[in-house]
Amino acid sequence: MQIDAVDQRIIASLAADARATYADIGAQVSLSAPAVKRRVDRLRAGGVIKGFTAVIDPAAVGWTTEAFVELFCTGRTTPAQIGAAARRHPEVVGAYTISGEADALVHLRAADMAHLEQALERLRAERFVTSTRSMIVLSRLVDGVPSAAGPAGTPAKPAATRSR
Amino acid sequence: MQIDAVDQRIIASLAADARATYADIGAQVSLSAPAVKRRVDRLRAGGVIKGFTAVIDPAAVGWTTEAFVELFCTGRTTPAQIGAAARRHPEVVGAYTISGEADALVHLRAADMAHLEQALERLRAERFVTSTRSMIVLSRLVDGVPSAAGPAGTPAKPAATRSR
DNA sequence: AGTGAAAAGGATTTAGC
DNA sequence: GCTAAATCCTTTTCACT
Repeated sequence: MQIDAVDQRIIASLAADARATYADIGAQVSLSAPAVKRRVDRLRAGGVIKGFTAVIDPAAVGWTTEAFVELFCTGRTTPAQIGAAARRHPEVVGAYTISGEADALVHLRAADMAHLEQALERLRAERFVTSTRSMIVLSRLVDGVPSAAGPAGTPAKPAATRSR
Repeated sequence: MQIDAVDQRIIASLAADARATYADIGAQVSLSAPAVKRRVDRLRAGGVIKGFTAVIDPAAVGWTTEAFVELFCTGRTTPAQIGAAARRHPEVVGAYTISGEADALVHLRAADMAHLEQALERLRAERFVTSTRSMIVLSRLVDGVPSAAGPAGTPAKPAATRSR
C-alpha cells in the first residue's frame, strides 16, 4: 500500500492522540475534515492503521508484574506454532521469534508474582518448549507511549542509512 | 486511585477501540453517555488512562527491523539514568530494568538493518553501557493488540493466585 | 484521483435534576 | 447518574480542479 507524506503526518497525529477530531488533524496537515477521514478510512482498509487503543497504566488495573521470557524450542517448531500458543495465554502481550540463543521472546504481564509463575508454568507446558529463561521486569523505563517523535512520527527512513 | 468494575469494563472497551463513542461504551456497560464521559475524564485525570493511540503496522510505515537489546551497565548506574538515555533515542520503543544477567532490556525499532546498527552504536556509546547483547526480531507473532481479552480486559486478579 | 463545501444526522458536552 | 438542549463533529453528497 502506498502512503505519502501527508498520510505519515496523519498517522503521527493519530498515534499521539487517537481521539483527535478529523477537523483537528486537518488543521495540522492543511486538509479539510472529509479529506482526512477519507485518508484514514483508506489507511484502515489497507491495514496500515490496525486499530485505536487506549494507553493504560498497567499498575492501575492491577497488572504489576511483568517479564520477558526466552523460549527454547524443539527442532521443528514453526513460528506459527509459537504464535498460536502465545495467543492462547492472555498474559502474553508480545511474542517474537528472534536470532540468538533462544528461539522466541515472550512478553508477559501478570497481576503478581504468583500469577506470573502460573502463566510461566502454563507456557512451559507447551509441547514444543524445551526450556525457558526469564527476565523479570523491575521497572518500566519506557513503554510504547508514542510521543509524536516516535517511529510512526518520523520520516520512513530517518537521517539516511548510509554506513558511517 | 479507586477504580471499580464498571471502570474496568470502560477501560477494556477503550483499549479495544479508542474511537468508540461514549454512547456505544455506555450501551456495553449500561450507562448513559455523559456518565461514561465523566468516568473517562476521571480515569484520564487519575493517570489510569495515559492517552489514546493508533495501532500502526510498523512495516507499513517503513520500520521493518526490530531488536531487543540486553544492556550491561557499570556498577553505579541508576534506572533513571538508563531511562533518560533510552528516551534520547527515537528508535527505543520500550526499556526496562530486569533481573537476570543483564541490567536492562531495550526494545528498538528501525527502518532497516543499517539504521538499527546505527542506533545500536549510539546506544553503546552511552557512558554507563559496558556491553550489549542483541536479539534481532525475525517475526512479530503477537504485539500489543488488545483483543478485549487482554490484561486490561480481565478482572484485576484473574482466576485467583493460589499456589497450585 | 483527489479536494473542498454544504447539509443531514450523530456525538459531545454543559446544564439542571 | 439521568435527561434535555446547545454545540460541535462526522459523514455523505455533490461540484470543482
